[in-house]
Amino acid sequence: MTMDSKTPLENQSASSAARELPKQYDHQAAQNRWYPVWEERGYFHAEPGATDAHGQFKKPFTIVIPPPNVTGALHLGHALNNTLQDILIRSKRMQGYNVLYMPGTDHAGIATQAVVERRILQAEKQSRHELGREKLVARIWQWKDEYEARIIGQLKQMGCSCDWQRTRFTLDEVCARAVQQTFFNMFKDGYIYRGKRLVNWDTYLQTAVSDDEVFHETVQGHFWNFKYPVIDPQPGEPEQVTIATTRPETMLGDTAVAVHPDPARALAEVERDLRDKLAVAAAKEQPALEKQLAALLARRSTMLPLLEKLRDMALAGRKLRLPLVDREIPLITDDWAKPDLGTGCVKITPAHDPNDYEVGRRHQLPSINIMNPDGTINEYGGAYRGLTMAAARAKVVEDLTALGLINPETDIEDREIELAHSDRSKTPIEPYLSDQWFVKMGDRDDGRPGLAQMATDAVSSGQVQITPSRYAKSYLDWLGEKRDWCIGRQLWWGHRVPVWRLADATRTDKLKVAQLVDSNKAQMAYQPGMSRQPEVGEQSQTRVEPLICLGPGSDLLAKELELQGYEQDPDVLDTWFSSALWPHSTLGWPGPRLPSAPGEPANPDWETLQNFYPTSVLCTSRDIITLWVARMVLTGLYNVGEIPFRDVYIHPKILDGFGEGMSKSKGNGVDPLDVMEKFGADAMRFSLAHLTTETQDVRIPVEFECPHCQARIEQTKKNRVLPTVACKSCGQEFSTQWAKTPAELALPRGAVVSERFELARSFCNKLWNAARFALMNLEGFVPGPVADRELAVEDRWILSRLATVTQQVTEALERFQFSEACRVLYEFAWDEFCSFYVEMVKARLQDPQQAATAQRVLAHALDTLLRLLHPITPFITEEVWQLLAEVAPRRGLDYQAALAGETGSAGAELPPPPSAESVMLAPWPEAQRARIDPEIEARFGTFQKVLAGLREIRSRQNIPPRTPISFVVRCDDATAKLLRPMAAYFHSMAGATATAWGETVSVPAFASQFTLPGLEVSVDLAGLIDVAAEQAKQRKELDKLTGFIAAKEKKLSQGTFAEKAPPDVIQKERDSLRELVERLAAVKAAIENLSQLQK
RNA sequence: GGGCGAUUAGCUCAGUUGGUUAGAGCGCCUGCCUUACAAGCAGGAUGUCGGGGGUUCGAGUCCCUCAUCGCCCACCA
Repeated sequence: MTMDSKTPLENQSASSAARELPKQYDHQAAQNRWYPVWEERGYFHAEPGATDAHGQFKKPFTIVIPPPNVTGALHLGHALNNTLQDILIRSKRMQGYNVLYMPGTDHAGIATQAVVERRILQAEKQSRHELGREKLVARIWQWKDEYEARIIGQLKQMGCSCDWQRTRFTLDEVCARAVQQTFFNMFKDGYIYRGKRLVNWDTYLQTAVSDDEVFHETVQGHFWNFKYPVIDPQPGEPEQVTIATTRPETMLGDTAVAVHPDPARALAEVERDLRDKLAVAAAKEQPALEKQLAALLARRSTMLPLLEKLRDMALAGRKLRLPLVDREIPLITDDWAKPDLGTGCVKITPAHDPNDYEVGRRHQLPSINIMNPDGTINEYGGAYRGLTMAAARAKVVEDLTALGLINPETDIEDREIELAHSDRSKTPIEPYLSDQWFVKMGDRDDGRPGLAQMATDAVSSGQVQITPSRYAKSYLDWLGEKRDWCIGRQLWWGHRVPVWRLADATRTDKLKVAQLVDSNKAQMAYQPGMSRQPEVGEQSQTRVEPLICLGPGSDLLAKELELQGYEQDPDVLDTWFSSALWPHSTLGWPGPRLPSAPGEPANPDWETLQNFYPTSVLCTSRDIITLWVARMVLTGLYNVGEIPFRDVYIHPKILDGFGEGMSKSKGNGVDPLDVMEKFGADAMRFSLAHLTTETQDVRIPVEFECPHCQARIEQTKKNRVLPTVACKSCGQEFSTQWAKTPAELALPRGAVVSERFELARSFCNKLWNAARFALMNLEGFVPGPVADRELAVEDRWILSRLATVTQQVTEALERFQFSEACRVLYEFAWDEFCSFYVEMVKARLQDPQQAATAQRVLAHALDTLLRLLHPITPFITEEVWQLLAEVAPRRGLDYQAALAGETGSAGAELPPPPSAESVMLAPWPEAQRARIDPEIEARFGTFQKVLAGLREIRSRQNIPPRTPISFVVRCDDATAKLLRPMAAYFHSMAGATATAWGETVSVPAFASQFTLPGLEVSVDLAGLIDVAAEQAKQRKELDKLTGFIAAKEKKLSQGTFAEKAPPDVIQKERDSLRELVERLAAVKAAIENLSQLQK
């Protein structure tokens, strides 16, 4: 059982392995070495129905990746997202679950199409219309292939243990099948309908964009007041009505002017609100409110009679003449017209304003769409046809001026306007009425639950648990509105709407098609189409478009329809429609297996879905709770009949030093590859997890790193958007992501980095060196049981701590407390394992009598630590695990055999026996609660405090590290008995020798002292003492103690503390007061002693 | 306008159910290349816990209020 029992050859290989290890952890080498091994050995792959070594069915644990957009490469936000997922995945894999981490990417319809279109336009001066649908889509597929490869490469660098064989893409054939099936089912069930909707029209991309893809920008605009003539005004009635608008050109589409039905009441309400506010307003807000109130009252006196008159005219059915297009439009009453705003009268343009659209519906007004998809005025704009909206605006104002209906001097006010812009093209949005596809979210007429309700119930019943719980509110609030989901997009990149209709709407040969549908019910569904209000230029009778929806695998039917004059709807689906299916579409819903072409990825089947669905945890960022999470719940329930995941974990967002979210367009984005190259994947993962707390977003101040001299240049809002930056330190220039010109591009690129990752890099290095120490000292390791009586104090202590730490880390991960898990591991590894255990075990490792036990405990502790850390830092733990396996391949294995026949504490329980071929597959440590020993931990705590006191004296007294010192400890016999065995450690760790222990020790004449509860330590400093330094320290101690005692005495004697506080708290205070008083006495004695010395 | 969150050391952040004298890393100061580790070791300095009220024997922690910052949702003829 000594080193000698090993063969010389084994000894040599082990020692040389350890000796070759560099002093610094080489993250690049470890990453390159282990990821391919893991992947080749199939560790990432999951099969349904897998069993463990005992033939037991392994419980599934599934996470689907939130598919990153193929728009671009991953940034640090993704890195955080995927790191947390991989931590959960790896820990569950070690816990014996059948783990599936499902990877893939999202086609991100509009975002990707916009990027590629812009590229092509810039590089080749070709628009999408010149290129054509097929060619553009082919180009986007190329782009997708390129970026998908980049993204997957990044995920692999990060160490994500995804099942790459199952990689999906939201637009691939498996997902397409799920999309088409879902659409078909919803269509058949009446959830999908076609309707009119006012959309945010991007005239540049010529598509509707969702509200989320719109941003508002304040621009300098105007407020135009102009007049519409009244037709046949009665005596006493005004001849003109003045309306106000910020968008004059839309008047071409006006179909009414509205006035409030009861302006007096409306004004009174506004007044009341204002007065209520005034009553509770802070002093400094009062003047502004009073001014508002005065304006309101003034307004009432001048305008109320007019508004009431107009209201009466509206009720009498008076009409107005819309200038320029010469159309009669009604004057109506509607709440929407606020008497306190503008002129109190509002023009109604249902086709170009969301609120007006609602007014139009209430009053059955026609909607006149005056715009072409490209943003020019259409045929309903009369003489303005062909002009852009902007040009039309100028012309309309000019013409109205000519007619005397607007006075440019007095009727135009400057005004700041929040103008909606498309996030994709950066051009202004035009509200635009168009035909769109919708999913009905609300309750159904037939009594079946609505989709929104199903998703609401899943969360409010607790079936789906959202962490942190506060985010359940935004989920429920949003679903509570039950707003129908507009799923159509006028794009080319995406899943095409599987609906066909007659190219010639006047044909009425639906009978024949009805027969076709009838005989193919499984794959065809028919809707007579929506009846709707006629548009201007249409006959007034309801127009009906028959709509035929085809399910998956119905190519022949599609051909048949096309032969009969039907054509497929040109729209594609909102990208979220396919993302919404992600948890079940990727697992093979709807099944069964499709015949796939050779070389195609195999299509998963029912078994996969049944085994891995519902998934376990959905881990994502808060901004897509509604867009994505809610919709996954909804489609999961609708399609599969089961929730898609049990837990939703919402993680923080990554911000830069200014508290702004990171993005490419701001220039503050950090590429995970840069971070990993510099700090390593493990350090990045540990850092991100360490920063992941429950309430706080992750702020990462960003710096450039000069490629010439490695200096860090702080990133400012200014320099982060420059193509080149000059280094402050060496003066040389480097390029950034904005570099465009050849000259700029020729400069070396400055990486964007952050010092935030240094903590974790140091940690990895520390761990690495602790491992080096262990490997060097495990030569001759012989596996075997350890007897309790052979365990040294530090062994018992580290085993006790290890049990607690194991428990804490396991629980923290269970509760998604990533920061807590990291903190516990960091402190344990560094402050306990390295700083104390390793230091203390050194001597025993050199002693042939004690080495075997010391080695076994050391190997066990390191082994357990590696397994606990593996989910967070997979590479370094694998690297060390493998090296450890060379030196101690069977560490722990024999313990089980030893344990089997033992009871009680005769043999130490050093579990478990993880001689797995990879730490990835090693079992997760189980907390050995029986090892938790409060007595040994308390004793150790005292030891640590005495040691710290000795070290402090050495430092304060400027005693060189090599100069030995000696000390005496005054304490009771029990304490002496506990501390005396630690004597050797005071010697090795502080260079201090204890000469006496007990109640009656005599204090050396020249002594530096410190006290602890129940302890007084005196260091003999004969010939060394710096009395002044010592006095200063003791006085400081005196002050501290005096103040503290005074506070405690006050607390105990004054007030009602002694009456009302619980007895145990009072007792604790009394005890601590007594100790403090004792210590104060000792400090006073020490000061007295010192002043004697000075004389 | 509605909702959510934050404000703790120079910087970035911890601080479980209220209970001694509020912590970490970085940075700073002092001394060390001590045979695992200078990406290290030993020691040190640094706080009116955003302001103001309240509840309580006791508040960084609970309540109210104000201020500042950030995010989400809605709206702005």
